[in-house]
Amino acid sequence: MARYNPQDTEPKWRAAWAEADVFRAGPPDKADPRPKYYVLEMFPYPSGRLHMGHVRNYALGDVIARFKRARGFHVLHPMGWDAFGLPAENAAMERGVSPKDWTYQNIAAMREELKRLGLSIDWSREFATCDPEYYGQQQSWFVDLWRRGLVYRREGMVNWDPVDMTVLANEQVVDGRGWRSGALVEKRKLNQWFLRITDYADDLIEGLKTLDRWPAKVRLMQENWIGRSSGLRLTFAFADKAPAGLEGGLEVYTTRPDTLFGASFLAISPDHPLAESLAAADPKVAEFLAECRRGGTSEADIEAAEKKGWDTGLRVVHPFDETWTLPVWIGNFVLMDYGTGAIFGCPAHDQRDLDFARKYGLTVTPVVLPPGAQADTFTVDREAYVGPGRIFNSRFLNDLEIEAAKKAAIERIEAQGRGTGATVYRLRDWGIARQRGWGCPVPIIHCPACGPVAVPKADLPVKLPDDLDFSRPGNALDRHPTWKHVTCPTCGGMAQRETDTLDTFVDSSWYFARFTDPTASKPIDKAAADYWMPVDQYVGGIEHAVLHLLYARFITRALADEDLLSVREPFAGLFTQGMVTHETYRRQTGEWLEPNAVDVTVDGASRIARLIEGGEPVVIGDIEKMSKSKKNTVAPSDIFDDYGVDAARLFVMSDSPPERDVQWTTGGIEGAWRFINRVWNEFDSQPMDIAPADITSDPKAVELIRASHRLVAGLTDAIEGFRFNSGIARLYEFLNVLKANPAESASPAVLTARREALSALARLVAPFTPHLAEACWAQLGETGFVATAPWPSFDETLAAQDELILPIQVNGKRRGEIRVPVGGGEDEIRKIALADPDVQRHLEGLTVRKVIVVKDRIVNIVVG
RNA sequence: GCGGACGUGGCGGAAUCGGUAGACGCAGCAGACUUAAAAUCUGUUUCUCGUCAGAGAGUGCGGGUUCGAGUCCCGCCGUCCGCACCA
Repeated sequence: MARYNPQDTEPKWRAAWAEADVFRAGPPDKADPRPKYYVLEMFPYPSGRLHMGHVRNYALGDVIARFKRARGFHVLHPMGWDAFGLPAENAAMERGVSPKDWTYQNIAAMREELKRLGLSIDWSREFATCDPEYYGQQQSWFVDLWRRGLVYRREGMVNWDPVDMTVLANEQVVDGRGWRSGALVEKRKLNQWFLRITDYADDLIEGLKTLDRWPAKVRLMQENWIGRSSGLRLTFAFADKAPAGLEGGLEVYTTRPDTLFGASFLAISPDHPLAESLAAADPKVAEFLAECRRGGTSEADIEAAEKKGWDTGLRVVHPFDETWTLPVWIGNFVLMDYGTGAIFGCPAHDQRDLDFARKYGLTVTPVVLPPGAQADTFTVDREAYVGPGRIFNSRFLNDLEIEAAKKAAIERIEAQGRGTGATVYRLRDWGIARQRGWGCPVPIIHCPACGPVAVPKADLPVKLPDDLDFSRPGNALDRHPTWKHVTCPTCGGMAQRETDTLDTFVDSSWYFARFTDPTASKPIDKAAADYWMPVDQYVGGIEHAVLHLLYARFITRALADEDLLSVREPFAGLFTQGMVTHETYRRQTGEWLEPNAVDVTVDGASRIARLIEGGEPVVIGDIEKMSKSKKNTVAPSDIFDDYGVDAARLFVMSDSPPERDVQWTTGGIEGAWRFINRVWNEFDSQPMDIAPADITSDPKAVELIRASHRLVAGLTDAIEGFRFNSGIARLYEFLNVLKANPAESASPAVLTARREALSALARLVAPFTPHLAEACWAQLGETGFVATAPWPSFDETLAAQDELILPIQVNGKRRGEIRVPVGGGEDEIRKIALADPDVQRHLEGLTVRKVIVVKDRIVNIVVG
């Protein structure tokens, strides 16, 4: 018996697949009866080496692609490279290589590693976002969006990452730090390029409702991120002379117009134009504003931040009472970039307003009466009341419930012409320009006479020069001696190219559409996109829940409105897989150690770790995401060398549910390796030429066939439901059944049944361990690839048992079991159950009050 | 603070509809093969009591609904994730 040798077998089958070009997706073809299925995993950044996270991500997608192909779908499963970005510039600065060479070399290396994984990818569609053919098409639609006004430029406060020396979008700031660099982000006032994602805020929220194959968690996160709230925009007139520029009054936004009679002050943001003009006239105001800005933006700072205010001396008139005026304060807690940058304060029903009012001695008037409270005794002290109730102290709003009062107040304000009901979003426009040299150039030329002018499409792509100087930090494109100096396409005068490049998240916001025809002479070939889009199953990490996944949904809409696409939602199904983790190891001194330098042994209840060289005791740390900094990584190529690709694929899939983190362990990969060998042994020991015998002549053969049909049903369900770990457990289970019926001692009937079961098994393991499956398929004497063989069919009547073991409970406790035919009648079952000796013992001296028979499941006898 | 998810053996996990809790794997223990080890194979392993037969307990804690609860409801505790002065 030959031991399974992945080192010989795996490359052989990969070469055979490539030779036969079996994974190429055909062009859109109406005559093809197969339904299309587009499987995509988030494409990798070419960092240079594959890590276990990639293995898990791509193996997962490949299971789906191979499964769907076997189920009769026309599958598109492409691969490309998210190739622009800072690591290339950092490498350039450190090593003096060009970012382009570094990137393409990494791509070449990673392509080989990915190919080694045996993925069923259509490599003919591969591209990198740093290919001019790709980013040139991106510039083309960017110009379209610019013409439509979806791209704009304005001065504004932006997030500045001082380490990466570039602007970041709000989505890219995590806990006040840059998402890549981890540096504390500064606020800077800059002229910036924006994409008007807020135009689509409503559509992006509404669209979430249609994404029933997305995790609820991601939909919720996007909904919260967009943060829609409805309320009232309302202008307060100044009681005396209005400050310059605010003759029309001061506009505020509120979600609680029902509490207008509880208003005791207005507060504006320190960044409000009014605050700034007051500061220009009064140094003391300027000093106050400076004080407000000193506070940090981190979590802890905000938590500790005290409410601070400055009374401007200005007063405004209450919209419902000409004789009632309110003071206008500057409040450090009011944000400029939400709503209008100004609020009215109702201290009784908003905690922030209450803190502020108590500090500065402002009036607190309750206007919402909690259920059960008395109007004459209800007061608010240190805790604002935000619950439900009836409005009181509020003239025409009295006795209304909160929602009705909101409506009434808005109607009154609208009738007065002082404001309108309004919907406001937390989402901000997407700052897309980066001050970096290794990115897609913004295709705009700044002309002193004509202003910003789009580069004519005939002149696209605006290519990056090859001779950029990355030896020092900052924007290499900007300091290039000649690149930016051009003539204006409109007037022919001297002009300068924009030297900012696009956020790499722009690159990844449409690549899935480009895959449908990567050589099209326009950004997207409509016919190809109409055939393949949307992506039926997208697979990637949860970390992109509000970054990439929101941007891609937005760009898809923008391109649909440009008539480049027909779909508005790019990803019909989304699966977010968990991370690959590993135990961490440290020296006593705290220095991190690589797993393969450490030997772990079990000693009774505890595990002891020592350095392999020298035996020095090692501290076993937490289980964490594999990372270079903690050295708890395992190189995929080492695992492929030792156990083969299939074992690695199988293990990352088998040990945990795919949405959860999986812990890499030596024991786990060895278990997967054992399984592969045991599968191979079953095929290897099966005699090739057997005379077909009547399976029904041997009950063991019948049972084996039944088990195989149950396996088909169970595994199909498990894959459809992304329960890959459970599905693989069924495969292990079935292998145990096969092993209990070894070929060596099998009857002709069992041998025949084995032959049939093995044929199914080869096809069932194919999505997980594709190389092994081909070897097994060939061993059976089948022709063609198992990769293109149809999924085994499932015969319900064969899978069904004709007898089953029914548990019997007495008062809910399991007391015995009976063997009965499937579908047995209730009376008959009851009789057998009551006659069972084990049950009888527990009925002694008791009266049977009730017998519950759940067909084919359980019997419960209630006694008293 | 707000929103969400999750708590099951020594470990990863299974139980898809309220119906035998612990599938499958890892680790452990015992045995076979071997001069020995590795590999492989067989058996065994929730806990407590018991020689066995068996009995009792058991899915974070406390209640509830039900003939029956890991699963549903209420209240706690804990862990993780997202957001966070968003008016």
